[in-house]
Amino acid sequence: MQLTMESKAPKITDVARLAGVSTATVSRALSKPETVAESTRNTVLAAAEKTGYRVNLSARNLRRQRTGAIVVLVPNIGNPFFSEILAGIETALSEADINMLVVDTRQAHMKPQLVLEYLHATRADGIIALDGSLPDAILSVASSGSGAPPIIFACEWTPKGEFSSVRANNTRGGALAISHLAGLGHRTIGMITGPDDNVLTHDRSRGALKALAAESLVFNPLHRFSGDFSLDAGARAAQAWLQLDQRPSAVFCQSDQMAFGFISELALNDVSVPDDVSVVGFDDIAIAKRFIPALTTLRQPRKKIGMSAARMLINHIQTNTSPAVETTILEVELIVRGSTKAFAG
Amino acid sequence: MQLTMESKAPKITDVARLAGVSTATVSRALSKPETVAESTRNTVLAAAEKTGYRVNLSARNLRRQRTGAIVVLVPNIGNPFFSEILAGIETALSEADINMLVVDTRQAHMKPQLVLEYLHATRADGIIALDGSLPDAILSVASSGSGAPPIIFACEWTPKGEFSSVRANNTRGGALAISHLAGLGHRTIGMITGPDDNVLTHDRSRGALKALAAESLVFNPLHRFSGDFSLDAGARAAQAWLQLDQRPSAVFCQSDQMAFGFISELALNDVSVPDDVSVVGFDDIAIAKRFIPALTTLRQPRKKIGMSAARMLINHIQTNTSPAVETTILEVELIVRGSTKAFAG
DNA sequence: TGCTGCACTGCAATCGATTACATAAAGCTT
DNA sequence: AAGCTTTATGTAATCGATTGCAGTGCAGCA
Repeated sequence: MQLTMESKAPKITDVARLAGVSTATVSRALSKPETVAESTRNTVLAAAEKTGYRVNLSARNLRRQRTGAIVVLVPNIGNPFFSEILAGIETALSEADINMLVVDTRQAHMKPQLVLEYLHATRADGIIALDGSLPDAILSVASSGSGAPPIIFACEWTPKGEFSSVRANNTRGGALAISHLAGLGHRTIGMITGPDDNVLTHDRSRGALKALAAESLVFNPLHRFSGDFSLDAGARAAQAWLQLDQRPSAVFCQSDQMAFGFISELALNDVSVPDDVSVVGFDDIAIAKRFIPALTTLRQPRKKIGMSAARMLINHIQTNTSPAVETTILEVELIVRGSTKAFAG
Repeated sequence: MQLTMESKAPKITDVARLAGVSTATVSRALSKPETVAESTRNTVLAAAEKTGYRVNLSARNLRRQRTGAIVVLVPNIGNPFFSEILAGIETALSEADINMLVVDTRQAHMKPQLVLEYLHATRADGIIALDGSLPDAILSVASSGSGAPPIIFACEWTPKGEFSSVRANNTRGGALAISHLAGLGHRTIGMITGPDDNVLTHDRSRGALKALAAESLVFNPLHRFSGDFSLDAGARAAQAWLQLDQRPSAVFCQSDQMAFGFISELALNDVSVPDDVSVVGFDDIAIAKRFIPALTTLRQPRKKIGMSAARMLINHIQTNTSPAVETTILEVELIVRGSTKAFAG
């Protein structure tokens, strides 16, 4: 005569009892169905259904020595640029029944300790880093191999140490931006870059400079504005641009956000894009096609980058292969919109 | 004479052996330091340090009957609107040493099964839902109380069932938008809403209508465009607006994204904001102040919403209180920028 | 001195599922 | 029909940390 007020979550023994088999059989029926006779399997499945059984993940993970989760290190969750990459990662992970832990590394540079926690295998089965500038302390642990889970870089990467990565063809993107502008007749082209020590900055700039050379154009160092991919950086660059005696007739912004900041600040000073200056962005975030003017930019396959990185990681985890370093480079696409037009000088 | 190629991760017994104490003491020294004599504690800490010990979370969670993680149900991770809320949640969680699992509920409406998985206590210690329109199947499980972890709604909420929530004062926001426009002399004000069955739509509209009444203005149902908070919905509303014989001189868009879509589509048709029509948004996402024109909008304290929801949930979890329903409403702020100006009719 | 209480530590059960190994039954081979 | 596989299931050890309970030793007190 027992009132079951708060019936506890059913466990495997409950299912086993109801089905009249051992817990081993239940476990097998659920995770390796083909190893169990069909009739038994059906009995077990029915019992599991009836009790509402759900496997206890802590127990499973403890036994299997896995965590069932990977962590994604994001430089700044608040930045919409990353959200679609996260979406891609999540898509791939959910297929493999792996959870995604999201960690913001912004303060990580203050206290690497905090992030180091995640590098231990007890926290996560693997790591996807969207932040190429992790503290050295972290990288050295990650590459030491002793018990640290596999790590894969997406979008950004790090030149220090050998890690797998998935990224866009940034160099080609830089080149495409420049040849588009040059093709429109622009001879004086400026550039707003990311942080000077950033790998994306480096590759995009390299591609841009190569394309300038190919067009026999010279790049004036005064026309290089160094930013940090943010809206405000673009606005600051606009201020600098306004001060110039000789203004470039076109500017390649290494992120859409900087392009928006740039265009917006120019607009406040009655300089019009594209009439007075043409602007190319990079990323093709959602708002780009609705900005005024709509932004010519380089589309990065962000969702695909996320998915590829996740699949690569899942593969590492499941096969438990030693992390053979592989680099996947996905193509970018030039999207021409209203922010660029032929030079009318 | 053993070569330790791949020394396994140290466990509590290793620390105990090195420190010359029992595992119980190690455990206590690490998690309840005050219950252990100082000298012992130092020995243990030194041993832990030396071995590089990290607690195995699966084991701890199994024993403690917790998961150490909460899940956040996001309608669409790809939507930048949510990223700052996530950032707020993450901030609060990391203080409490709890992990954040992010799950996209987009397909959830197709297969509620998938999300139901997360409602079992073995997956997460609690849930924050940013999606007010979860399938009924999910809600009923959540409110059943039997073993389901506590759930808290943030931003959105659901009228079905009693759940705690943290949200902005949407009604007041709607009212502020209208009185701002009315104060500028606009007498014919249109509105682009979210989905018809959405709670945000409902509250913002209610506030707006109340304010219209207070200003003795009548609302023409033809001036109501129903959208879904997206850029494209705004653009579609613009098309509809263009078809009108009697165009409102001002439009209240219930999200910034829709405002951008609206303004952008109007611009393509040579209608200028704010010269031809004033526009107010809602949310104040980052790009709002850099749009052209800069957008007048209602700022939601997104980060604060995230933090509050997380703290509320942490409190539920740690005190293990029965989920007493509490609703926190945070104030919105009208940010006046360039997209609205006095009616010059 | 003998007793009580307190501070500290250890023993061992426990959380729930997985899986190596053992066993049993059935099928196959010659 | 004996022996050998193959298939299906059960037994029990195991993953690593936590914690209720019990024990030890020492201080305080009458």
